[in-house]
Amino acid sequence: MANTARLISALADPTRRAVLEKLKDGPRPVGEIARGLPVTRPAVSQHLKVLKEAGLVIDRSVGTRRIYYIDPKGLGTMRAWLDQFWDSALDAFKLAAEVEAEKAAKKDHE
Amino acid sequence: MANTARLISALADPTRRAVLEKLKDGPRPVGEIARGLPVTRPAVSQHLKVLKEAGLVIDRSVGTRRIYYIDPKGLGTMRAWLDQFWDSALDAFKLAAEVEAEKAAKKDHE
DNA sequence: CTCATTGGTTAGCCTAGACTAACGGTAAGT
DNA sequence: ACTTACCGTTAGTCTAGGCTAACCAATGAG
Repeated sequence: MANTARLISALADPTRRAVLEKLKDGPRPVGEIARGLPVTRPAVSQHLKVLKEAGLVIDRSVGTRRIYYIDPKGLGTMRAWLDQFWDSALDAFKLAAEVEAEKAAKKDHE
Repeated sequence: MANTARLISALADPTRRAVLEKLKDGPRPVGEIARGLPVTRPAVSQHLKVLKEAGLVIDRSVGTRRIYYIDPKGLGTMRAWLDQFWDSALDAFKLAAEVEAEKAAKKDHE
């Protein structure tokens, strides 16, 4: 998956996570998102562009305002990547633990 | 959860993900991890330090070598954070879709 | 004891990207 | 037409952090 990198780096920025945190409770216009955040509105606008390209948000124009939603698609692929990673890593961990146990057993009776 | 930020920023770097990808198949010493990567060994060592502080790897000294394992704990908390986020975001998305459907229905019979 | 191997650490350089200021563009109200 | 509100974009600055080179510490072999 190529855009996994884009997804993770999009989630890496604290301001961007704060934006998503606000959107978690429902759709919001840009101005309302920027209110309460320690950055200016253009900064929020740039972050929303990154989040959109990563597939984490969707936008919709209503009059002069632009409403942003969370896109479940992005979170889904992120979850899939993490799950795939988690499974094989856990297998490797168990295997390593078993190998260690065998080594310890061999050491015992010598 | 405070170290979620540290976890995500640790996963954000491509080199660090490549290191984890190598460790996914089993424990490796530092030199073997660095072999095949486009960076020098000290760079890998620095990345391993970050991954260790984030709770993503564990290390164990064997003679003059240092073996690195993947720590399932870090991946677990990462998964928990993502799940929590995913659930409430999906709820918000469904709610927004319903509101939109009601608006459309109202528009229909006027 | 000497030397080779394996790794962690530091200083310094350099690029990616987060931020603000200023501007332009569009929709609604008067 | 004029004004106000809301938003995206660009130029430019500045900091965080990734990289290498050089150095030091520890272990094992001879």
